[in-house]
Amino acid sequence: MADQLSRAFAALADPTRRDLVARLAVADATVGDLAAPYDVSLQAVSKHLKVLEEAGLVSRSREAQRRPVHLEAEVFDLMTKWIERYRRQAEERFARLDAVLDSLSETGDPTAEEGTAS
Amino acid sequence: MADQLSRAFAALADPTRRDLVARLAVADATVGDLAAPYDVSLQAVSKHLKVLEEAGLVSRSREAQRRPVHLEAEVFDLMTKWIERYRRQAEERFARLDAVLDSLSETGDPTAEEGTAS
DNA sequence: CCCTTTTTCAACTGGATGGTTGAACAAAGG
DNA sequence: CCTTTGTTCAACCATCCAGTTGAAAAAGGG
Repeated sequence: MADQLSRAFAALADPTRRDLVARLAVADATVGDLAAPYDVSLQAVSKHLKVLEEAGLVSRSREAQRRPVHLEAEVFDLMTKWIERYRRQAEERFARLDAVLDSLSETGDPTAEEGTAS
Repeated sequence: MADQLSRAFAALADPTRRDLVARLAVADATVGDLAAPYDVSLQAVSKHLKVLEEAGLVSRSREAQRRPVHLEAEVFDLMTKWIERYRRQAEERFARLDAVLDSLSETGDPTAEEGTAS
């Protein structure tokens, strides 16, 4: 799973990680702070943050012993752009309501151009 | 992984499934059509479509022996709304941070000249 | 220097996932 | 009927992933 988009989607597929993102949107926080509300070990949360970091969704700095976690907006943009592109395409096709289904079984024509099928 | 958002993000974490979505945005297609370009088995593609279907991203109808696959826009909306909510929140916070950095005087010490005030 | 706090690393475990092959089911069509 | 076409089911395998516990590293503070 090399590419960033795959890592980002996979990172947000976990409810705990989405919750971490939601809380980081409010304020930066340390690993300990973030782990407190959950009933899993601190190490587990540290792993979740590593996944988010490798996806480029968060970054970490250093401040004494602490490692404050900060949300990075850029990759979120990547994701919405990807999703919106195809959602829009699908909706436009839905709006046209052309006779795509007719062309599927015969003539092998990949691009049906029936305009006024109704 | 019960909830829809988790299933949707997980579904799009796979490059093959994202490619399927991209192609389905152009036109509905059958499993066989969709499987053709890849060098994996048709059963593997069928499994991918099942994942997309259980995430609510596609639906399938019946047409003779074929099962045309159709993209559903609704869950894509759910995803973008989730992402955009926190991205916006994070960006607003970032904008406020800039404002704070402009007026550096803060927290007790009025002669705050620590740091590289370049 | 030890000691404390905060975080990460290492090794292990159970369960999900993506892939395979082979058989079965569903719906025409000879 | 039996065959052909399109799709799914079942069983299996390798790998990945989220969780655990225990030890170690990093950075200050007494």
